[in-house]
Amino acid sequence: MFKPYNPSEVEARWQQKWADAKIYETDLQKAKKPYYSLVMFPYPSGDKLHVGHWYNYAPADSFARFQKMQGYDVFSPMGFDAFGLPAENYAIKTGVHPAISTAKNVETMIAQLKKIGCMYDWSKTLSTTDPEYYQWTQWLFLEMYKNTLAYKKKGNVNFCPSCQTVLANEQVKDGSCERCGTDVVQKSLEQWFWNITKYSQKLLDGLEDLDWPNKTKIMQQNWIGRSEGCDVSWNVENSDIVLDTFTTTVDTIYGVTFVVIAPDHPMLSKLVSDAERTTVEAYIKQTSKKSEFDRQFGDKVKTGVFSGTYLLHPFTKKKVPLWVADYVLMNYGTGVVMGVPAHDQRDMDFAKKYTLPIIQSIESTSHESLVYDNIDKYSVQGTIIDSGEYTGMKILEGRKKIIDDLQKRSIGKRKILYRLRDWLVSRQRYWGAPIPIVYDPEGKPHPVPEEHLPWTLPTDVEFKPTGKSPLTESKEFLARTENIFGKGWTPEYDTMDTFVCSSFYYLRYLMSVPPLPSGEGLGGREAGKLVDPALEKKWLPVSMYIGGPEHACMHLIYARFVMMALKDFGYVSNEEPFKIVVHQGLITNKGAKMSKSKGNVVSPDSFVAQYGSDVFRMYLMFMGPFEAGGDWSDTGIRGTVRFVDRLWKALLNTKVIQDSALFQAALHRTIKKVTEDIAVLHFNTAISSLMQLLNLLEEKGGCTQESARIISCLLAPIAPHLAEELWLGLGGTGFIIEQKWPTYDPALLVEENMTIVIQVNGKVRGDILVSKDASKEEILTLAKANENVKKWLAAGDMKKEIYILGKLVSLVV
RNA sequence: GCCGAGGUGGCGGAAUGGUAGACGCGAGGGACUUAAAAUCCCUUAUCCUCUCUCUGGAUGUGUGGGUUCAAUUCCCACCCUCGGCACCA
Repeated sequence: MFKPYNPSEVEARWQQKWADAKIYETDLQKAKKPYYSLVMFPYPSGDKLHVGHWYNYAPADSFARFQKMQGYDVFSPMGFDAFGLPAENYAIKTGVHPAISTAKNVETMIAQLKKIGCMYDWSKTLSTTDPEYYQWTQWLFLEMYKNTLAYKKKGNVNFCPSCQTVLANEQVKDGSCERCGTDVVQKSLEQWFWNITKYSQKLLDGLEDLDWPNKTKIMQQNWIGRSEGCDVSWNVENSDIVLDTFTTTVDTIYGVTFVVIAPDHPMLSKLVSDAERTTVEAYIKQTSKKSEFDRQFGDKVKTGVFSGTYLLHPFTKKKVPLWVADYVLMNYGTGVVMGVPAHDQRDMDFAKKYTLPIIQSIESTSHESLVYDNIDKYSVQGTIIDSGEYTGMKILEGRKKIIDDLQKRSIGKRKILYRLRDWLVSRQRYWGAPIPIVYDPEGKPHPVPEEHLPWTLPTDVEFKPTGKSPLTESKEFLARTENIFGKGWTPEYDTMDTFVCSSFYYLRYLMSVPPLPSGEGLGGREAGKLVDPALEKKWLPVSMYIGGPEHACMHLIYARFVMMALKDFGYVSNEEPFKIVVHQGLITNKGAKMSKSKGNVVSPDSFVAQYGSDVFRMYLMFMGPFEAGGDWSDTGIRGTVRFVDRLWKALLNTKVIQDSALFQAALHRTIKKVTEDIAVLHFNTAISSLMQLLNLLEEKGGCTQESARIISCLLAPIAPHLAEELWLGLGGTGFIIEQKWPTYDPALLVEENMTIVIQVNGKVRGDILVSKDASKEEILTLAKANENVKKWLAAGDMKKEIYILGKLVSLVV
């Protein structure tokens, strides 16, 4: 008797069976062919899992399952990035302590995640808020401190007035806070930094060997922003002050007609002439009021004032005026720039506005352009002109010679500059790992000794953001510090950026961790080290890391830096954490990003309840290419529902018949196609080829049981529950996910007969069916005999006859 | 401004030099049903031709050129959309 497919019953049953048999728990020590499949772990918010989570996790799981069936020992963990603003903001709103709400959210989320039916190893889950975890976050800080990669410095930093905390450079997007969108302001504060810039070159070089999306590598490259150039020293007239300018195009130095200094340059007040002092001071005041946002998006019209001072050109000894202008940034290069209006657009704009001279020093193709509009196209093929002894040299040759001469005279040197800034890791927020530093009564910082880790986050705190770190309110925290270190000692009140927590979690998964509130986890913890070096060596780098592209210049750069630092400290053997990175696309609704404020969030729950996880995840995969994302549609899911119902019926409720040669060929083509497609994450076309096979199977009225089992195996990565149930129904033993992936027989791929298309003068005029062994001559004769083709051939004499093996004949008359 | 990705039916998409539109959604028609849903069958790029049956032809992958027997695919120029960076010297 035929029983229709009942997803909710079937899926719940298999999820239970998998859990009971512990088939997804990986023995990290014993594994022979390790495959580390990782997705970016979520933060546990009070909201339900949304379509975006599913779109990330389900295909990633399908890929992991595919690898498992290929014979790998797949490790696929899941955890929670639970510190941070969402939980803290929720706590502020409701008054519930974040520890309580987070624990609750983690539990809810685990239940939801389990409904997807992913092959997660829940025995090795973790949460970054667990003291057992964050002691390692703190340990990492101490290691950085010990190795002088963590330091405290006062300076201008990004501050979000709404989140009431400082932010790292990477966390400012379009001049506003990455979290809440508020305009970021600059504040002068003393903060903790990690010296990521020390690794600039290494981070750049390492990119080359990574199998990452090209755009992500380019984004990191641009973020690191390497520029090769040199410093040039300028003597100030009637003074012994020397100003350095950085330039990448020193070959244009004879075109310098002015030099510009940033308004916040520390030497500026000493450089301004008395006559210009009032004007300059007014200008400095005016520009300092500009917010970061205005500086970036306000009118790009350049403003500036003359300082009244002149510099002496290092080659011509001519007087060059020093101007003050805010288009020169203090935090890049030397804060002083040589102005070459003829060959730099910004300098050109500035020179035109303040009628400064424009001197050409590189050969131009259209001279007018210099005077009226834009600068001439600067290309390294150009020739240097009007530049003393360098006249006539090609740009690159002249550039080298000029730097050499400057170095000889000790008034310049080669220099490589990076745009990357050190990572600001301290935050004036409550819900984070406390920075393990204490201050002695003189205010000098000392690391908290390791035996006091975890340096626990105090609980006697109101978590309202005031701009002051919430931990300052804790009586317990101060008392604890004085108890351990002595009277007058104070703790560091700032907590760490959550990106610190997520910079090493992929290592920590390898160590089993204590139970989560739900009782998950094995309960044992490898104490004493962040990661077992043998396991690290065996499992890292992560084989496949899937997550959003928004992390290109945040998490993905921090994690690489931390891994490199850990290697240098001697704790790990790998330099790079992630061998392959893939970004899933974005699922939109009616073309717009889903967001609560827009009210267009699609909840997976009702679809999953109605159709089951398999249908839902398969539909997401069928929508389009995984890396492209797509627009949500309610109706399209019907097609996947029909596919599942028809397949169920076709494999279990149709008579067993011998396969025709045609069907065998189709089956083996499908094995080939599905294998190749899943291997490159083209789930949409893998599914479509299974649909095609099903269409043929229905037409034929059945297949052998062996073929039915092969089809179930092909389905196992993408619809895991359904595939298990089919396998069981087809008399398979064991779990289908533990079966070997089907292989195809190349000999069976070719059909007996093939269709050859005939083109006349490039247009299709007919086709013929020939045996696969037909010779070229036979085929050409047959082609020319085709009725419709004859009509077109009559138009003229044959000029060319082309035969493409097994595909087409092209005739030209 | 710079860097990157992309532009194909009513819609999601397939095809990376060889039959454009696989597969699916939607739509139209039919079968089943008292009826509806579900299911099944047929049609479905546009236009002309044929529509009793068989057809045959023109146009068509953002725009304009080019290479080729053959171009969605390769080359040149341009337009548009999306993502990232942005006064970085």
